[in-house]
Amino acid sequence: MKDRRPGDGGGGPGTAMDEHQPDKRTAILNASLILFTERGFHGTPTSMIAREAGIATGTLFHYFKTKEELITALYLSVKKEAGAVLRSGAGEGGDWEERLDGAGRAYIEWGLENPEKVRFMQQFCYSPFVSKETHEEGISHFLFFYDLIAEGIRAGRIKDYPPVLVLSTISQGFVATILRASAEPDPEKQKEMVAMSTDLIMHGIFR
Amino acid sequence: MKDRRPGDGGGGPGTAMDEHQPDKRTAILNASLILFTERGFHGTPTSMIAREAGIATGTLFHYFKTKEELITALYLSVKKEAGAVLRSGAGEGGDWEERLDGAGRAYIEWGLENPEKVRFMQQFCYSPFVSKETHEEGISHFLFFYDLIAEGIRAGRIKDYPPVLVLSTISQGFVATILRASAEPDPEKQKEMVAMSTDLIMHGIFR
Amino acid sequence: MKDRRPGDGGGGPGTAMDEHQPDKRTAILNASLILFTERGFHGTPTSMIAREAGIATGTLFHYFKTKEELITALYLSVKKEAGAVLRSGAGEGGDWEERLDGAGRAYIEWGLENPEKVRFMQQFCYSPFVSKETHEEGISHFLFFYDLIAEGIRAGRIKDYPPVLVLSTISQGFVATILRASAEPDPEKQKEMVAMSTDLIMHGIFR
Amino acid sequence: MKDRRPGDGGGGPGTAMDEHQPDKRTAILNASLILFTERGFHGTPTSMIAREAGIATGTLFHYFKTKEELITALYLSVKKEAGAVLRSGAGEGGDWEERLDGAGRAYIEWGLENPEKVRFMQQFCYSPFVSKETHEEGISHFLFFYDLIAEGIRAGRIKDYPPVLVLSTISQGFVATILRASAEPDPEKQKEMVAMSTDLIMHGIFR
DNA sequence: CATGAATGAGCATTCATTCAT
DNA sequence: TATGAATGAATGCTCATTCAT
Repeated sequence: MKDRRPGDGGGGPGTAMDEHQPDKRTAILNASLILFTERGFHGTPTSMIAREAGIATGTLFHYFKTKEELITALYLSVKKEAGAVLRSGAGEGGDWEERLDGAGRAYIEWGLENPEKVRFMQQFCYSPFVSKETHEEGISHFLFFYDLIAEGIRAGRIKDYPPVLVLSTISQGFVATILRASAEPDPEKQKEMVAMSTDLIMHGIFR
Repeated sequence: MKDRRPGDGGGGPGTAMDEHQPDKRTAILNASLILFTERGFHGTPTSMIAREAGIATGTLFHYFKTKEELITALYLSVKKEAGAVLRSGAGEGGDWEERLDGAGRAYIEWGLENPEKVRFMQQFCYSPFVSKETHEEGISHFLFFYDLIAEGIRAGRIKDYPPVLVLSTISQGFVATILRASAEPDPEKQKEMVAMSTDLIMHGIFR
Repeated sequence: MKDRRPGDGGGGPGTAMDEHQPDKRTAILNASLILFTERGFHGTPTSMIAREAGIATGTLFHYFKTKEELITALYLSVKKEAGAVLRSGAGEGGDWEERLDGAGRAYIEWGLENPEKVRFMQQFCYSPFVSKETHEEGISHFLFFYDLIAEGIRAGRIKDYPPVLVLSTISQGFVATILRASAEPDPEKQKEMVAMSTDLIMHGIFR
Repeated sequence: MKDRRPGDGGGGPGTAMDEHQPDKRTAILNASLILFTERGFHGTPTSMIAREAGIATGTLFHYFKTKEELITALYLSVKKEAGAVLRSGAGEGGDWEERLDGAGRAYIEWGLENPEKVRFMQQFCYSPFVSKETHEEGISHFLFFYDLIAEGIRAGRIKDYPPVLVLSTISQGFVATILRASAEPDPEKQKEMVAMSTDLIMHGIFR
């Protein structure tokens, strides 16, 4: 990936310049994320993305050669972030059960803070605007979670079904949970909803 | 609703040819269903829908005043069909557990035969191309299933969580199952996948 | 002229049937008159004319082979009517001055009762939708008035300018008068306006 | 920039001809003026305007958001120009009679040089494609002439009729004169026609 | 790098006209 | 005759993309 970040001249992520528009590339991705989920890919003109990102129409094409390239980059960046959240939530040590739990919690927490990202993944994971290869590259960030489940199966705690199946069941459940819960304004009720949903999902996979 | 069905004169010119395209309205809906899921709403020109449906561009607009009206009608028709499947699968008599099971089986069976319809619902249930009111009208066809779950909860067999939550968890699970399984060509393996997934989903909701 | 009048079976203009829709041909012409002046020729769909005339879309084309033929027929019918009014207003005998005066009065009276017709002539007399030949045929109904003016010139009462010029000046003036006066709701004031305008036109603005 | 100037079949690329199309906005207005009068508003495709103006279809919509906005702008620009001609023809000093005369002459001269503009005003002054507010804004450029007439009335030289009425009679007469005279190829005869018509209008047809 | 005017293919929708009933 | 569904060319307008500045 061409990670050109103009104006990010080595001053670390805390430079003063960053406040309003860390850099244009990110501004474009942020604007796209929201607009694509709200209006669909074809429903969002590049000119609208540019306006929202605070740049000129032509500038967008300095960062992404085509609109398709933009969605690909966006998809990968979101998937990568989601994978990173999962991994960091799992932590380093500990047994698989703790790590699975940590990963799940971290994922949901992140999802509640970034519902647009979850919705984006959900909306575009079956979409034709994202190529097969991009999908696969996106999934690669989740392989680690796959291994965790396999370990649970080996340990005899998770049902002995194909790990992909288990993983996709969990993941779909989490996504649904996040989307439902993020619509709930009351934080208390939200917590409750998450707890109940998690129970419904996870209880299913354990023997 | 004005159920104008031109050329469907009640067995008059009932050639064999007629079977495939009972009337143009249906042909348009069928073509749209596939094209919308494959290419998105804005990604599908009305001209393409018309061509696929075997009619002239202008004709489409005799049946649906706008493209938006078309997607609304399509959404409702699919949701209605899905609801009807669920209800007929549940049957008339029997206890709630049998009915729940019947409904679930029927739904999955229908879904495997009509994966485009399931994918369509999945893709457009959060989409902005379908208005709030349309969503609600669509959901109305599923209220019956909601009642079944409530009964299970009262009977003490299903966890005492808000029925909406349980319902949406099950439904999301079913959708995921259908989409995954319909990609499996071997019917034996497909059956197996469905059985396993159903277990993962349903085991979660029972105490 | 093809004066086909279906349903006008010789009962004269007073048949009971006539009340609502004397005959379809007339209904079409009436509807067109208003719609064309209100929305222009290209701005008025034939379907709209048909609806307004209370007939089916296809029916219109039984009476007028094309939309162009319709406007031609309409133009001629209005011009003919206007010419007839002028002629009958002039009466049979009397000197040219009385006849000129009578014609003018009749014309304005008719114009105030049928402002759409006047506006229609005004709007389409320079328009490309009406062919040269049609224009000329339309003008032919006014030749009589032309002769009246020539007589006045010969009599030494009207300035010795080319009669066409005099005629067109008067006629433009009348049209403007009618259009302005027909916007005046108060009949008294309307009469006054007409009197003043007529004076300005016929006599000149200087004392 | 691709300086394509179709129809620039004169000298090389650096000729004095360039002056004719200072900018695209003006080119669009010029093309519209002619096409609208020749073919009507709805009868003129935007694509045709663009072609005639030597620009791409899309470009037109950079300058005028919609076709309606284009006609509004055109109407106002023509009315403004006509008003300016009148005012400059009246000059600064002199009595009202001289000024009235000067204005009339200037107006007719301008009209004979720009008959399309006169025809355009004539054609669209009653048209529904120009909104009420636009009409009023257009008229505002003529208020000055209104005052001149009022002065003439006060001076006891012009008949004591409502100035609006007098103004509209004169103005309609001038328009008719211009349109008739501009069809006359022989400049001598043209002058004569104008003189005669002006006399008819300003003084009246009776001796 | 950044800009935004210019481009022209593409799209939703309209509408004159036809024709089977 | 009368009907109105069907047709498909035409139209207003959009939008991804380019490029001179």
